[in-house]
Parts: sequence; structure tokens; C-alpha cells
Amino acid sequence: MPEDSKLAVTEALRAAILAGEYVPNQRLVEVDLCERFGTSRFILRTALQDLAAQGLVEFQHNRGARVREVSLAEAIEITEVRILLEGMLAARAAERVTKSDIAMLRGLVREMRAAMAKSELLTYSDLNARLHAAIRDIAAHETASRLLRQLRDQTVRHQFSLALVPGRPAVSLPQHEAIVAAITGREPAEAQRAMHTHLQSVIEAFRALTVATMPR
Amino acid sequence: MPEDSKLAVTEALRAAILAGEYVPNQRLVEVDLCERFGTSRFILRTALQDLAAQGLVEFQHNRGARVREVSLAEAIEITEVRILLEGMLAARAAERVTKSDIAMLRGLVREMRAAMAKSELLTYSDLNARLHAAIRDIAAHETASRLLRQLRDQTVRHQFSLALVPGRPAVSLPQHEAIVAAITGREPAEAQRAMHTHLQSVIEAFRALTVATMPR
DNA sequence: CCACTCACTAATGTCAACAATTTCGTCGTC
DNA sequence: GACGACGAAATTGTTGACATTAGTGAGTGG
Repeated sequence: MPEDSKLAVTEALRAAILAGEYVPNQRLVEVDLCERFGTSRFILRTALQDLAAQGLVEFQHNRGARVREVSLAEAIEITEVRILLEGMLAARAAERVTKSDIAMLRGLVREMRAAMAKSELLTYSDLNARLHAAIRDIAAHETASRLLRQLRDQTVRHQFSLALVPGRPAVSLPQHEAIVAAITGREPAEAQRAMHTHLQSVIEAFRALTVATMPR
Repeated sequence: MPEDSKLAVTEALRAAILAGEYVPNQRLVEVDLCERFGTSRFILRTALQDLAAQGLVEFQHNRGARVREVSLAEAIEITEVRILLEGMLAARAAERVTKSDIAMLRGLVREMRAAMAKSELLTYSDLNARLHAAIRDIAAHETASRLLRQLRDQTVRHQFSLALVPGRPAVSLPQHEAIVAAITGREPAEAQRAMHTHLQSVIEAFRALTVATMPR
């Protein structure tokens, strides 16, 4: 498989980092990764460089690659940008949404309600990601989608710790319902506003985490 | 200088592409570039990969690297994102602007007026870039600035052809004046609105270019 | 005269070995 | 016992060579 092995390795490594198998600041020793993914140092190095360009890992000269640590402050900055991009995408989605899209969005919301009722936090978190992805796809804005993926990858760790906050779904579910209602109702301005409200509450949750975890 | 030669080569190559020394779809033959920049294929390859990650060049398997062609449609998408990011930065700049910032901004506007009066299009275009950079610096939003740099690099060619449109400065100068007035007046909402108006007019200029150049 | 094949060239993708640097453990000294 | 110099192991950065593949042009057959 020397065909597109580089891409495969890149994606596998990205998945491993996003899954938390390598934690921030952990050194990524090339030979170990080569063994794990069954590839050569050359291929692995290109993969590392790609991920470095996307801000997932960082290089230190003569000290190799580490998983990049994204501070909470930076996560807030990133979410501020997400507010803008996802707000626009929500508005566009409201303009372009089709009948089948509407059915899919409502299905997702239904599943989210069920997951919350059963307190399945991980399921809820996954559905959350799928809902945002669905809105991206409907909006069909290549540039914004590409940037959002980068930003989301960088904050996935914080996103995760947020998902485990006990009362979190109870706060975010009605917000998601409002977003979907506006999109399915084809109200762009309202969809954008609802998305702003939602992500603004994510920022506030981050801020709460900051004060909650700092005093330790 | 094997120290940070990779970064130096990357920047040199980036500058060359942005300067138009290599045109879209032109093949970037590694050996030639090595000779030009006095470096090895290995270093040059990492530089190419970096620029590929930033969307300036693209790789085709077994066919090496080419300067990536950014269509006018994509340039419009990119500008749509710039509207959001630069709008936020303008608002933030209005909140954080200092006395010395104000003097600098007004100085830039003064120079732009002079350049327009003398019809020095290239000077005006350069001042335009410096004004936007100044606003970025004042806003101090690392994430947004990083993304904007990528986006701007990708559209520099279109930006350039726009700068050469005869009546263009006459349209954009008052818009720039309005932006600076709002920032120096510490009016965030107004600064954001003025920036939106400005970049929206850039999009419309792009659209005009589309119909102007297509029928040939 | 055209189309097709085939070798030849040029350029890229990959590798394995080498050099340089950091890291870590050991030893000696104070 | 602690601290610092020294040296070996581990790890990364780089090089040059090799394999593979697209591009090209001559030559041949129809």
C-alpha cells in the first residue's frame, strides 16, 4: 500500500491524538510511531509535518515532535472564531436546507433528546458533533468548513471535558433545538443568532472551567 | 546556516510565489528551486509541504508540486470569511486602541490619500495591506490573525488585479476612512459595520471582475 | 499521413545510512 | 550527600543514492 499510505498514516495518527491516546506535551518518538503504524520514518515524518501545520503537534528543533498543548485561553479564542464561522454556516444552511435535510436534522435532535434522557453523555457528545457537521454540509461553504475542522480538532480535548460536565446537556439541548428550528423554518437571521447564543454559552462554560480548575 | 534554514527557505519561496514569480499551475521543480535558494531537496521539500498545508501550493502524486490556482469563486468564499474575521478584529481594535495606535492609523490614512491623489496604485495597495495589518495587531487575536494571513496569501493574486482597477481607490478610500474613524472613535459596533461594508464591496468588485473577464 | 509502441529522459517518491544533537546515567570531586 | 563534568545511548536532522513513475520523441506498421 505505498499508494496513499501517507494520508492513511496521517489520519490514523490524527485519530489517535484526538482520541487522547497521546496527551498534550507528550513526545512523539518517530521510531515508536513507525512501529505502531507499520510505516517508515520518512512517511511518518511527512504525516507529523502535516499535523504540525494544522496545529495538532509542534516541533522543537532537535527535540522532535510533541502533541501541542492548547490552553483554555486559546480554546476560548478559537471558539470566538467558531462563533463567527458557524453562525454564518447556520444562516446559509437555513437558506439552502432541503426536505430531506430537515428530516435528518429533526432525527438528530430526537436522538439527542433520547441520549440526554438516558444520561448517555458520550452518545450526546457524538450527536452534538454530528449535528454541527450536518449544518456544515448543508451550508456547503468549503473554506469555512475546512477552517472549522482545524479549529475543532484543536479544541477536541476541551470539548470533551465540557461534555462531561453534569448539567451540560440540559443547557445545550434547548439551544440545539432552537438552531434546528430556525434552520428548518428557513430563518437565516434567527439561525445565526441561535448559533451565536449556543457557542457563547460554550465560551462561558470554558470560563467556568477556568476558575474551577485554576485554584487547585 | 543549517539552523533555521527551513524557515528561511519557506519564507523565500512564499515571497516568490506571492510576488508572482511563479504563476498558478506552474510546476515547481525541486532541483531548480534547490539551486535558486541554495538548499537541499530535503529542506526544500519540507518547505513545499508547509506551503501546501497553507494552500499556496498543491501536490499531485508522482507529479510533484504546483502553484495552486485559486478560482475567483473561491476568492469570494475566502473574502466572505474575511468579512467575519476582520469585522470582529475591527470591533476589538476599537475597544483596545491606544493613543499611539490612533496616531499611526491616522498617519496611514493620510498616506493613502496622498497615494491616491498621485495615482500611485502600488503604493496605495501596499498601504491598504499595512492598514489591515495594523488593525490585526491592535486587536491582538492570535487565532484570527493566523487564519487571516493564510486566507490573504491565497487571494493575493486577485487582490492585486483588483488594485489595478482604475476607479478602485476612489471607492475604497472613504471606506478605509470610515473604518479608521470608528476605531479611533472607540465605536466597536460601527467599526465592525464599516469593515463589513468595505469587504462586501471587495466581493462585489470580484463579481464585476468575473463578468468582465469571462466573456472573452 | 496517422496512430501506436517502446524505449529514453527527467522528475519525483522512498529508503537506508550518516551526522549532529539531546538526554540520561555514571563517576568523581568537593 | 550533592553537584557538576563526562560519556554512552537514544533520537532527531540531513544527505545521497535508488526505485518508480509521468512525460517525450523517435520509429514502425497500418
